[in-house]
Amino acid sequence: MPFPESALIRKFGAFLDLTCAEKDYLGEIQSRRMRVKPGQELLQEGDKDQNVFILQSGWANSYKDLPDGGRQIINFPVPGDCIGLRNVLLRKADHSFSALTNATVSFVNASRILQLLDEQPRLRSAFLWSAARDESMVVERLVSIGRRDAIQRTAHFFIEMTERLTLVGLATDTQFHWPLNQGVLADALGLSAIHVNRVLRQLREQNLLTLRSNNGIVET
Amino acid sequence: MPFPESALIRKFGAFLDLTCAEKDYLGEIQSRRMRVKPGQELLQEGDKDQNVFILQSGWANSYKDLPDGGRQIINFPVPGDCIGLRNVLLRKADHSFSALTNATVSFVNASRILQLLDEQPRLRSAFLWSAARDESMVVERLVSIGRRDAIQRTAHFFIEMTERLTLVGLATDTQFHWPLNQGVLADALGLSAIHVNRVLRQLREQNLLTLRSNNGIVET
DNA sequence: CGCTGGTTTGAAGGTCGTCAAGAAGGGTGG
DNA sequence: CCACCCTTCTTGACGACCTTCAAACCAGCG
Repeated sequence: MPFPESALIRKFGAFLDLTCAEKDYLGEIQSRRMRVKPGQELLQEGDKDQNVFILQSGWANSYKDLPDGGRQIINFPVPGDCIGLRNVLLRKADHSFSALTNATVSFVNASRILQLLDEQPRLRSAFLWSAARDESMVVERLVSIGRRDAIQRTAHFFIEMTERLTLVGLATDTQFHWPLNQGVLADALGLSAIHVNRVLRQLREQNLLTLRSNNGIVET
Repeated sequence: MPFPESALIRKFGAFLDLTCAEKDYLGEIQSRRMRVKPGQELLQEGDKDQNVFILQSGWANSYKDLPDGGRQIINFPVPGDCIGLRNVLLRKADHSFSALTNATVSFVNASRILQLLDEQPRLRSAFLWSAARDESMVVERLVSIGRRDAIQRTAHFFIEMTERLTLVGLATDTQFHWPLNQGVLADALGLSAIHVNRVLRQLREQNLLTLRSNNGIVET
C-alpha cells in the first residue's frame, strides 16, 4: 500500500506533477517520524549531525541564540517545510531548531538526502525550488526588519503567514490558528514582547487583526 | 590554451579539488563578460530574465526597493560570488542587482546553469555549497539587524567583510579597500546614513576601525 | 485558593531618525 | 592655479519609536 499523502507531497505537487513512484519515494523518505513536545530541541547551532527534518504537524521555529541571551527567530516552518537542508550542504548547523507546540516531524539522514539530490533529478529540482522559496522568505524578513516600522512589519508577517498556511490548508483567507505567545512573536520580528503587545492593540483598534483566545484572525 | 584562473575557481577550490576539465568548464562558463559602471542595474526585482551573474571585480549589491523610497541591501557580493541562482530556480527575480563601482561581471544563461546542475554532480555540489554559504550570511545579517544594536551590527559587518575579502585575497587581517559611502552602508545595516556616521565615529574613537580616504581599516 | 505564565497598561529613558547647516574633499572649467 | 560646484562627511538639536522597568490583570491549574 502506498504511503499516505503528506504535506511535502502536496507542496511539491504545486511545482511539478509527481509520478506515483516519486510520491512513494517521498513518502518512504518521510516514514521515520517522531513526536516532539513544546521546547524540545531537534537541532542546535554548531551541531554536526546530519539530519534534515520535515515538519508534519504543529508549530516549530528555527532560530539563533545570542551571547547576551537574546534570540532571533529565522523562520516558523509550516507543515511540509524542510529544515536543515542548508546544514547538510555546509556540514554544520548554522541555526537551532525546536518545537513550539506538540508536533510531529520526519527526519531524514543526510546521506539519504544527498543520494536523493544525486539520483532523482526531478525531486532534486523540487527540493531546490523549495529551498529557494525559503531563502526568499528570509530575505523578505531581512527587508522587513531592516526597513519597516513595527506596525508594517507585524502586518506583513501575518499576511505572509496567512498565505503560507493557506497553501497547506491550515488557514482561510481571514483566519488561522495561532498558538504562539507574544514573546515568540517578538523574537521573530526583532521587537520587544511589550511593544508587540502595543502593536497588536493598534492593529486590533484599526480592525486589521484580532488575536482571539489563541486564534489569530487576520482581516487584511 | 586553458582559461585563466578566476575568483570562482579559487573559491570552489576551497571546497573540492577541481580537475583540469572542471576548471576549463568553469572558465568557459564565465567567458561572457561585461564591464559595468557605478549604478548600472543588471537585474531588477520582478525580472523574468534568466541570467546568473558572477562578479569578477569591483563592488556591487543585491537589494530590494520599498514603495516608500527606502532600500534594503541584501548582500555585497565579493569577486567569485554568484548572483541570481535563486532567481533561476524561482523563475523570477526576487531582488535587484546593481554595480556600485566600475566592475566586471560574467553572465551565464539560466539554461546553461541548469544544464550544469544536471550534468556535473561535482560542480553542482560546489554551487549548492556556495549558495548555502550565501544564505547563511543572509541569516546572520537577519540576526544582526533584528537583535544587535547599531555598534555591534556595524562591527560585525566589517568583521564579516574582512573575512570574506581575505578569502579572495582582497584584504589582510587588518585592512581592506572600502570605496562605498555611508549611505550605502546605512542601507545595508538598516540604519540612517547619519547614524552610521555617528557609529563609525565611536568605533574610530575606540580604535576599533578607521575609514581613511576610502580605505577601510578594521583593527578588531 | 495561591501559583504561574502570559497579557495589558503606564511611565521614564535611550537609541536612532529627521531636519538643518557647516566642513571637507574631488572634479571641472575658467 | 584658482574658483566653483557637487557629493559626501560631520556635527548639533530635537523628536519619534521602541525598550526597559514596574505593576496590575487574567486564566489555567495544582
